[in-house]
Amino acid sequence: MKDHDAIKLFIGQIPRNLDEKDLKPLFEEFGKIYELTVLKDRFTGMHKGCAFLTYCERESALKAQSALHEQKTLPGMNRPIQVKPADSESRGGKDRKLFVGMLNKQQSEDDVRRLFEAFGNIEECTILRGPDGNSKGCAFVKYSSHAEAQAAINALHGSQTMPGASSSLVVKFADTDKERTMRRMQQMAGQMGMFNPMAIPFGAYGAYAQALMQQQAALMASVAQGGYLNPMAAFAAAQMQQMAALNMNGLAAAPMTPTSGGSTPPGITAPAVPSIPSPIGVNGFTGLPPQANGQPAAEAVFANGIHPYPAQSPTAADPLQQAYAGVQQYAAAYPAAYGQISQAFPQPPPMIPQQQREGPEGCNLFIYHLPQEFGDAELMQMFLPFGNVISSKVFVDRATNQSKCFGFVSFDNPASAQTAIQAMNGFQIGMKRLKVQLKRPKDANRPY
DNA sequence: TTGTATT
Repeated sequence: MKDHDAIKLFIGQIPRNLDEKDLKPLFEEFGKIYELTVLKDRFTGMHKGCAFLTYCERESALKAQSALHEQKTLPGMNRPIQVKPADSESRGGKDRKLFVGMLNKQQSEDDVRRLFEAFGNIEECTILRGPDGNSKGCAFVKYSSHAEAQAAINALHGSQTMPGASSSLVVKFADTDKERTMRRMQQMAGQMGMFNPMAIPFGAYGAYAQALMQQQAALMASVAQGGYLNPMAAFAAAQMQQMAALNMNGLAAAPMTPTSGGSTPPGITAPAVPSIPSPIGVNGFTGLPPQANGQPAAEAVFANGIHPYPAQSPTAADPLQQAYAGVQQYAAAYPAAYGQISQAFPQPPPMIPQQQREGPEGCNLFIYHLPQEFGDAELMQMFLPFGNVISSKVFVDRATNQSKCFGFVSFDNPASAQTAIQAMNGFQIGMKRLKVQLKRPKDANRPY
């Protein structure tokens, strides 16, 4: 039915309103199709905008790729169609590609080949080198078959210690890109101590976390001044701001410069308590439980049934103490923001897998000049105070996994989007100012 | 510098 060496193609940039039967004619002209599958979300069945295509003949795939890849743009798309071997094809080598570690940095490709050639046919052998051309002491070796690779592992792993290496030779199957990404994410999560505020100032991402706190604080205070936040949250905001202003030495850092495009920057010196407390929180939650007049949010910790630390007076003279109190309030504010204040114990917010991409017209924001470290989660975090974020997406370079420093946030209503623009457009982070605007609407004059 | 998505 199909060639033994047929190639499965990945098709990208497909309009979401096209299904298999719409696509078939387009691809059939290059040969008989063996299988064509539009990718759909496993739970929602939503069209993912891409597909897999296998022709009966290998030659057809090659023809389709050269004729179509990047060659034409399907209606409604901004970028040209993608037609290339699926990851599964190129990764087919995964089970025969080895990572070799703990080599001597003097060893060349030829040296490594000599070491590995006894176990099979080597298709590829590469020493990993730094920018200066020096060996990193490791290599990739790809055999023709899995069995050969396995034989090499059995014979060589741990078998000897190269001069100058700190431990014995490492020979293992190479990670896939996915495994590498996962590992990196896990490392990051570990370093940041996810949702552990005390870890923030000391982690590798301290500077970023601090910027995030500054934003949150400024936002909350700014919104509170508009009367949309309850006094408790406003107070927490002021605390957070004080805390964010502390650098790691506990010294007061330079004043931050929150700006909200065009409108008055929130000048926050004292707790910004709105004159008319509103029962409506920014996320539509009704805020913390009723509190006695302006008691610090540390009370919320008690309301949550947990009070791991003695309550700190927010007026404590020691700035570190204030920071500490601020942290508690920060921590306390979060369950509230997720509407879980009534729970006896705090629970992680139920993270519903993101599937929704776009909101209605006028609800989608384009954000540029994001910090390099921002991912989807941080982007969402940043815009959560303005409403229901139904989706956040930071664009990432697929080859390097680096953020492209822009992304999208979608709200479920246009008012939230406008509020977010007002507050966040021009917001300074480090040397950059965010650009926050409505996403350019998809080509209005769609052909039909 | 405008939704990149890999069964």
